[in-house]
Amino acid sequence: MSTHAARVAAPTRREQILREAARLFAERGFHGVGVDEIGAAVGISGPGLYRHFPGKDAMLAELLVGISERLLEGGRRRVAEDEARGGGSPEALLDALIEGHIDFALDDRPLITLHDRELDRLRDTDRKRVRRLQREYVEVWVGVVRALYPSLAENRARVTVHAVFGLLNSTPHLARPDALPGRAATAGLLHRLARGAFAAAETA
Amino acid sequence: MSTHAARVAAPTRREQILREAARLFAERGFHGVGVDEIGAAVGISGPGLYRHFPGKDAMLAELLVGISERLLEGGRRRVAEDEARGGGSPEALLDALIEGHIDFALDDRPLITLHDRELDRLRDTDRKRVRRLQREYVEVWVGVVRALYPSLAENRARVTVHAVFGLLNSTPHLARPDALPGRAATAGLLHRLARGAFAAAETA
DNA sequence: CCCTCAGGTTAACGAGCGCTAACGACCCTG
DNA sequence: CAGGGTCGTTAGCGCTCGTTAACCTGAGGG
Repeated sequence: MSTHAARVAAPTRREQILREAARLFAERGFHGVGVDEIGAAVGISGPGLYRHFPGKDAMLAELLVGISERLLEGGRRRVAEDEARGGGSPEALLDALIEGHIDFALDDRPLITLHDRELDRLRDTDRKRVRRLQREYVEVWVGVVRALYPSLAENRARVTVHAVFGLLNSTPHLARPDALPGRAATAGLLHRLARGAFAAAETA
Repeated sequence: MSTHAARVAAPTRREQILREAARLFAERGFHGVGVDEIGAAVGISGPGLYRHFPGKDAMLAELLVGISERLLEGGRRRVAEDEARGGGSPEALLDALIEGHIDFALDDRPLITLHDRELDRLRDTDRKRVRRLQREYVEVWVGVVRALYPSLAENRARVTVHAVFGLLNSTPHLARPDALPGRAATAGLLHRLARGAFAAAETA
């Protein structure tokens, strides 16, 4: 019942648990991983996890809410930065959004995988919260895309943004991640693919 | 033990079960659906399913192997048809591949969802088989793409094909499928997006 | 008319798993 | 050097869920 919990210094154990849980959930699915496995992955075993989380669901919830918030926050930050620069370069802004999303997809593969795979394992309240965050993130993109391509209708822009997310999030699904041509090259390729898709969306 | 099983007339019950199981698995995940629910969805209840399938795993396996085989077969058929026509139009061939895949993504959403979401719930032998079919399907696309864009290196072509699959398979993940601008328009839009991505991949 | 067999039914078992209970060791502070 | 808070441990409960067992029914066929 101790209020004012989260002090300052990062509870290393919590983060360690979250990281391992994300990896395991992404590999074998939320229901396919037992709490004993998660515990074993961080050196403690079984119910010791309950000193840090109220339950298994809470770990997944924190992961999904966290990634959704970080994605949305990053998108909004880039839009704000563009506006601070005068806001006249939708091209550069779209590039910044793409780059940020690619960083996420390449550096936090497990989270990206969980993000659109295990969403409905959440309790209603958490699921709605994550969905709302995701929707707002999409709307940030839709706004930027329509600023760059004003002739693109809104619902088509939304479908396009969804499709580009699918494109950018495709690398975690790759069977052998080592078959990629290097991080920078992969990022550059994905970036060009995304821009190509957006450009093709305009030519109605 | 009755050999020469699958006669001619479709075993309606089996197909009915498979269809409902696909829908439920896609909605709530393989582990999130109980056999009682599947049975209830087809009017029988619980263990009556075991008159048609040796187990729950077998349903998923049949679904995933089936879709993988149909995708690969469709791709190979289109390549063969192109070769029969003289084989000089990689553009038209790529368009045919894209169109076939879009048909799948739009008409068999549950299967497409399962296809890259519940793969690792299969037993080793089934999973390897599905993975091999998926790999061969990718290679069909890679061959066509490289025929159209010879300057595109093989590993980059493979990443691009994967990314385009992610793009084309994005619609089932859409929260509200009714927000789509109509089937034909959606198919056309996705087609253009895919072509735009491929075109962007070439300009190394 | 019986026999078979496909296709159901309900009851129940057994394993897995999330979670709680009860307890212990360490560290810090007064 | 007590005493409490943190962070573990192991034992075990209770429930879910896939699967099996045993039984039933109705439709052909000889």
